[in-house]
Amino acid sequence: MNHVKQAKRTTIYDLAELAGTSASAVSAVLNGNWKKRRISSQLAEKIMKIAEEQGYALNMQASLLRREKSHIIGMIVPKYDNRYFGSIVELFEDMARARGLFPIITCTRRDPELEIEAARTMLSYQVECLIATGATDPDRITEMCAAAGVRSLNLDLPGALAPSIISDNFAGARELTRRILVNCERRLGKKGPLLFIGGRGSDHNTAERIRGFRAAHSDLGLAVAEEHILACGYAPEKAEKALDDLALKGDANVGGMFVNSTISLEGVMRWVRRSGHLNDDSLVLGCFDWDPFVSLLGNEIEMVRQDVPEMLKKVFEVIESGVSKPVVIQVPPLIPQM
Amino acid sequence: MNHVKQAKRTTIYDLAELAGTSASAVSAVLNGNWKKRRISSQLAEKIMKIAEEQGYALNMQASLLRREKSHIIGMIVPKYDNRYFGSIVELFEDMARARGLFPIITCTRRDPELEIEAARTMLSYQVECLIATGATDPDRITEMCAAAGVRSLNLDLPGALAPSIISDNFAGARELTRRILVNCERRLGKKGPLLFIGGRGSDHNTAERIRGFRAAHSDLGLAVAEEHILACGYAPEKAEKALDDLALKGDANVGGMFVNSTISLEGVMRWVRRSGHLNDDSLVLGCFDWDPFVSLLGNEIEMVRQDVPEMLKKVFEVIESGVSKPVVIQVPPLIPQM
DNA sequence: CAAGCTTGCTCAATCGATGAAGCAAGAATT
DNA sequence: AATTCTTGCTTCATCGATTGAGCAAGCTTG
Repeated sequence: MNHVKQAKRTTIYDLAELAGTSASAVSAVLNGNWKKRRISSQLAEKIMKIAEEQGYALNMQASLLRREKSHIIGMIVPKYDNRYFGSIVELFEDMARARGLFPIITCTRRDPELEIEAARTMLSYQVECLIATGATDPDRITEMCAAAGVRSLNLDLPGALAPSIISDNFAGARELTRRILVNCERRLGKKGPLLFIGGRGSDHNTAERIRGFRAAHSDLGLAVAEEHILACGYAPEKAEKALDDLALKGDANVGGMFVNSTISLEGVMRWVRRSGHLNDDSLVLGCFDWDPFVSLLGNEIEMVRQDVPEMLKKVFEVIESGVSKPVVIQVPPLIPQM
Repeated sequence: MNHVKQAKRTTIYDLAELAGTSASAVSAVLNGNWKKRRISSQLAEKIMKIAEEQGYALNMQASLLRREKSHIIGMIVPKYDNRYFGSIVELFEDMARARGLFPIITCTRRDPELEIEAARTMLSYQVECLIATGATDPDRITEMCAAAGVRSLNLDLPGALAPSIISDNFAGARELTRRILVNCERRLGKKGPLLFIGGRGSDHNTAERIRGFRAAHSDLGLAVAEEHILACGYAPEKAEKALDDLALKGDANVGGMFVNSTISLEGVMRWVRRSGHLNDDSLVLGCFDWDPFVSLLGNEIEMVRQDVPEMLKKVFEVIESGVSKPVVIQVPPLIPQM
């Protein structure tokens, strides 16, 4: 490798000069189709050796400008602060690379403005496909992509204009609620009442989970009080405050809680600690999402773990099949044996 | 926005034709320096209107090919499975964007091969600067970057060839160890013995933390048994197995543990549960790294939280100052009041 | 030995955006 | 009226890699 400080980066023209050949021969050798272009293996080896020596790195911008396909696949993701999105990103990168694609990922912090901005930037980078994960306004992104002739896909939260791969939130929430109720019965001798806490009432997943929460109640002939549905947002502080407010109203007669994300669970646990519920098992918890430490918290918190590998498998299946109709594919979440 | 399915994406030439002007006028208007190029505001407005209507998105590859600077900043990161790296990535993206840079991040799963591969790809994308976070072989990456005339920087783990921003692992570990020993005294009536578990003996951070661990012991006139230093790797299973092996050797007389990451703590906690140490407070724990749920675990686990905002602030200071000498900047971690 | 084929290359146009240089028309100055 | 200045554009080369077309030299074949 050449350790001389160089102002300009090495190009195929530099290599061509060094090898006493043409840039097109160098290009053919370095991008691998030199056999097709009938370059002798002697010249090929010579060029590859020189490229190695010079520490040559392809100028992707020039290459992509000329080529028809970019092989770039984009993903926008709301946050990196939980295992769910963390594993989505990690596995997505892996699967993309395994398919010869270059993944670019950007985090939009649940900010609709930033989502649009990020999508536009991804389009500028000529992504072949954009996956909008947990987007607040997925259809807007789909429209932007469609205008640029780029396919898009929704993950985690569905949209009306592009294929969506989401968890089966209804079934997952119904089963989780059933388990919380069973645990209530077992540990407290009564079925609830339960609180639903966390998430945005306006997002599809939260709405479906609330529907599952209600269905599990009605399966057992139980009623759900409206004031026990607290779609207060995802942030820990919001969950904590919602519980404080509820306690102020004197409505502290709660047997268990359905917590709608690990992030909200942080706030719930903080509130639980403050209000002294710690180890007395007087509060039965369930969480829609998984975190390794939560299972160690000691309150026997039930968790529903979204099936990220399966979801991403579907994502790539949809991409590879070329489907762009707005179907919704629901993936059953993983629920551990009771 | 134009919703007609288009085979080709709109270019400045298309816009120029529609506006009855030249491509360079369109370019000047859209990249904002039309005043400098003396384009009339009438034409500018007309062009911007048409661009909007057509849903035009810049071809970044073409733009970058022509421009001298890419404004792309790259980061490689080992994992997304913990809060430390998650917050690094999230904040890095934010700070990069605030500086008009486009961040591209890729996860290399602590795989040295993948690190090199990722670095090469980033160079192909013409990054102006590459930040190697927690890299197993940072110097190799620095060499590659230097050969391409690209600056690089190490974060979390130091290298010998580029500026490094890392936590003050020695001081953090010394204080954490001191606290674990104090808690041992208070809760068990004896100072240890402590176990050090997790991390790689070969990495700088682990070595420094072991040094801090030893220093805190010697501060109190205590000895550390060699067999109580278990740098068994980061994965939870490895920590779990290391503890099993130790127990098999009959060496279960341990008062507390210094756990060298939240990831290792997962394994430790699993082992603790299995071996029945759960709520009896007979094991005093401390963890070098922070996780919100760990503070809720109930075993009064001490944590050292690395100061990510300060570290990234230093990262950008170094970048902006143009320093490329291999200095090591140590950032004190945050340790909550006792 | 002429005509055709194969091998191993080179030439030159191209991708889309950029910006230095240039040019025409009108305004201002002498 | 002649000259210079200003305004508001356009033209064209360029960035580096790619690829269809082309070409020369050697090899076959009838």
